[in-house]
Amino acid sequence: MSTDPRTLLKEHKLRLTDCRLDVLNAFLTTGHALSHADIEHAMTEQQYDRVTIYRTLNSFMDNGLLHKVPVDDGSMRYALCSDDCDDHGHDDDHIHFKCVQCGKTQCLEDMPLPKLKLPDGFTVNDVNFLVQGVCKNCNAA
Amino acid sequence: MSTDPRTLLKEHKLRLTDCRLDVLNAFLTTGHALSHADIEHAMTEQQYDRVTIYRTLNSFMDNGLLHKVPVDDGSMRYALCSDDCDDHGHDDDHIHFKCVQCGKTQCLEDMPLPKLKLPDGFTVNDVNFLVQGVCKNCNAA
DNA sequence: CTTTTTAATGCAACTTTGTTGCAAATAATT
DNA sequence: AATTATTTGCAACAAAGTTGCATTAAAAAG
Repeated sequence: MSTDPRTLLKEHKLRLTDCRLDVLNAFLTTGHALSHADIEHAMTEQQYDRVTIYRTLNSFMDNGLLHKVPVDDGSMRYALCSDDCDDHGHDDDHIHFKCVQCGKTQCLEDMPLPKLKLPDGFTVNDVNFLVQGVCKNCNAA
Repeated sequence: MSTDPRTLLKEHKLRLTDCRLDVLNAFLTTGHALSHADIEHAMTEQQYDRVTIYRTLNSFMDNGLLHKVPVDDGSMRYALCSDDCDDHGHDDDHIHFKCVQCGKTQCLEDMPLPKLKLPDGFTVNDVNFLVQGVCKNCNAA
């Protein structure tokens, strides 16, 4: 996967706009998942309307650039997808870890989800494994 | 675990009030996890203030009767705890399944979470495994 | 490189979800 | 029956997210 925002946007059939480039850069530079508020605060180059940022996030999710991470404070985090995601669906089968100390949510990409067997009659579209605790950084401090 | 609301409330050191009894009954009679809005609509006996219901839910969570289930529409579901929960902490290590068709969220109590190994340096407080798809009922229909 | 088309932005307004402070009402205790 | 400790309802607020519409900007076409 490219790490150049312009290329990424083109690959996902999105128009190149200032807002999209800045938001995408925010995700590429910070390693962890971001909330809408995080993104607003990260916009140092230029300020954008709240609504524009929401719409940017939605367009990124529709086109396989981001996925949603529900956390238990009632708000959403958004995280960069890996290669496997496209506009047809997400394949983000990894663990999300939210640190209760620093509040940051990260994707543990290298920890594949354990295989999962549901009762008969259930079909799976999407899985979301959220673990809360203390992250490496905060444990070290 | 008792299934009598009065006993349950007493066991969890909560005062017996109309609202608490009605809310608890709603959980005991419907099998699945409820949102705040679900509960408001389920109050046929008597109406209660939005705030009162929120406070009821919070007191139930503080005292080990309910646990929160974050789902990806940005709102919370609440589900009855099993025996293992008390006012000192929750032990809801089971899968939550949200049906994309009927919208209902249920606890799959009999499906224990797969054992989970995190990278070094991470400590776990709480896990939450949300699976989305189509439930048995909807698949049968 | 200018025009046309198509999509994105900003603004205002609104909805839903959830919280806080305080006075009045109710449950448990004495 | 009176006292004490909690709960409730109300009003107000805050945060998260959506919708409609006019304006602006990006891509496509000429």
